[in-house]
Parts: sequence; C-alpha cells; structure tokens
Amino acid sequence: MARPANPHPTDGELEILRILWRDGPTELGLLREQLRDQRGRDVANTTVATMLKVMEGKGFVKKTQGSKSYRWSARVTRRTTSRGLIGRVVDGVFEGSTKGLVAHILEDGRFDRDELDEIRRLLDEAEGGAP
Amino acid sequence: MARPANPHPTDGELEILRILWRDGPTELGLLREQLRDQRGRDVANTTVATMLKVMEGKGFVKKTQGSKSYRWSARVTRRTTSRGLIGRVVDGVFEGSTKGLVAHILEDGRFDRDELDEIRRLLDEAEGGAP
DNA sequence: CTTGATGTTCTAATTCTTTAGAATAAGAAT
DNA sequence: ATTCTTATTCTAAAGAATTAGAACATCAAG
Repeated sequence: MARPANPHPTDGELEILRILWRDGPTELGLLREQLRDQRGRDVANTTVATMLKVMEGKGFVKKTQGSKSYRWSARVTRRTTSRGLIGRVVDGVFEGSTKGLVAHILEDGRFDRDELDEIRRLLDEAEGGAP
Repeated sequence: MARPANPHPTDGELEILRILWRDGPTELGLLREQLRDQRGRDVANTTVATMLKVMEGKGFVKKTQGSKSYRWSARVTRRTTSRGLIGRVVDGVFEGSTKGLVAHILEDGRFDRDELDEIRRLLDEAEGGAP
C-alpha cells in the first residue's frame, strides 16, 4: 500500500490556482510568467504544463480553446478551496473546533484597531444568520 | 531537480502529533492503538515506528528512555504548528491577509449565538493589546 | 516557404509519503 | 529456559509531487 491521493491542492498547485483566481482564464506563457514572478525564479514551460495536466486530472482546472492555444482556468472556487484547507487545519490541530481556530488567530494575529473593528462588524453580520 | 522539503507536518504526521499533544509522552503500543482508533482501521507497528523516525529527523518529535521502551513526545507545540499551517492557508488563498481568513471563517462557519458571544469576548481581549 | 517562438504531449529523474515485511532484541510469562 | 509479546531497526515497494528534456505541432514573421 502507498499514499492515497490528497483531495486538497498542494502548495505548488495553490500557486497556480492563486493566479487563475486573480487573472481568470490564462494561456500558458502568461501563467508561466506570473509563476516566475511569484516564485522569484524561473520555471520551465513544460513544468507548468505538467502541473496543469495533473491538476486537470484532479478537477482543479479546466482548459478551453483559445485563439491559438488553450486558456486554463480554475474549476474550483477560492471559497470551496479555502473551506477545505481550513477544515484540514481545524481537524488537524483544533480537534474539529472551528471556534478553537478563531480563538488562536485572534490571540495570535497582530491586528490593529481598524481591523478589529472590521472583524467585529463581520461578527455582527454573522449574528444575524445564527441559529 | 525534485521537490524541496516541506517544513509543515503532513496530514499523517498531524495524526500522530495530535495524539502526542493530547496524551503527552507515549510508548509505541499505545500510540498505535490511539492511531487505530482515530483512523478506524488497523495500522502496523512498524508503520508507526517508521513515521516516528521520519518525524524525529524533521524535528517534530523526540524520544526519551522509558521503563522498557522509548516514550515519544512532541517537540513542536500545537501553537507553533497551527501558526505555520494557518500561515500557509493565509498565503495560499488569502494573498497574505489574515483578516481575509477571519472574514471567510465568520461568513462561512456555522456558529451558534454562544460561540459568537465567546468570539466577541476574545475580540475584546485582543483589543486590549492592539496597537 | 523557411525560420523562430510558443504550446503540447510523452517520458523520466528525483525526492517525499505511506505503508509494512523481515530480522533482531529484550523483557514477560509459564 | 523456552516461548510469547512488544519494540526497534533495516529495507523496500509503490504512489504522489516537482521538475524538466526531447520531440513534434503550429502559428507568425520575414
């Protein structure tokens, strides 16, 4: 037996998704440039192509026919992806307690007053829909 | 070139750390039982031992001499580990914005009124130390 | 039409992750 | 003392992740 497939995108896959979420459908060349900028070092064309292939197999991205080459775009939203990743942290270190995670972030995060005020506003909004 | 080393524990490693954080220094047999319970399926003794060896090399756990066998314990705290994992999510999908993460959780999480009140209290405490 | 740039597919090397068997050691039980 | 259980180390299989070269296609430029 060996490792089962991980349902969450890896760090490398997230680098690509982040670009696609931000820029929308993107052709290979431009995607490669963005990735180079993000990493601060060059990356081979084929590397990006291979990653996209793998990610396509996982259902993370899809390709549509562009003018001369494919245009790659995210098939998963930022929302569902972050939901999954946060769930992993919650289960992994907070024993399933989302509140535990929030507590940690509030205790640990360096927020200034404006940010705290904004969080408080979000909290008020959440209160409206609470059971 | 191949993949670089990942500073964060894997999901499998987290399963072990979670037990060690909860139960403190633990011998192999008991650790194996806890892992079996957590997973709902059996695990080989050697599997656990190998994971511990790898994790020892990464600095995640350490062993001390017990009565007859080693006692394994976490060398990283829950706090630093969650800090790292949360940082990864923040950088990965929220473009470095911790506030973005909090916003997502509050919008998305199903909190009841009691929990929201508790979060509000935590927020008040954070306000005290804010710049 | 040849050449050059870019994209795509195929193949593959390397390392990490997960899993466990084989062999051995060492203490417990009878 | 021999057997049983448990722990440890060594070895390794097999899939996942990351990286890219080789080969070929294709479109644009000249």
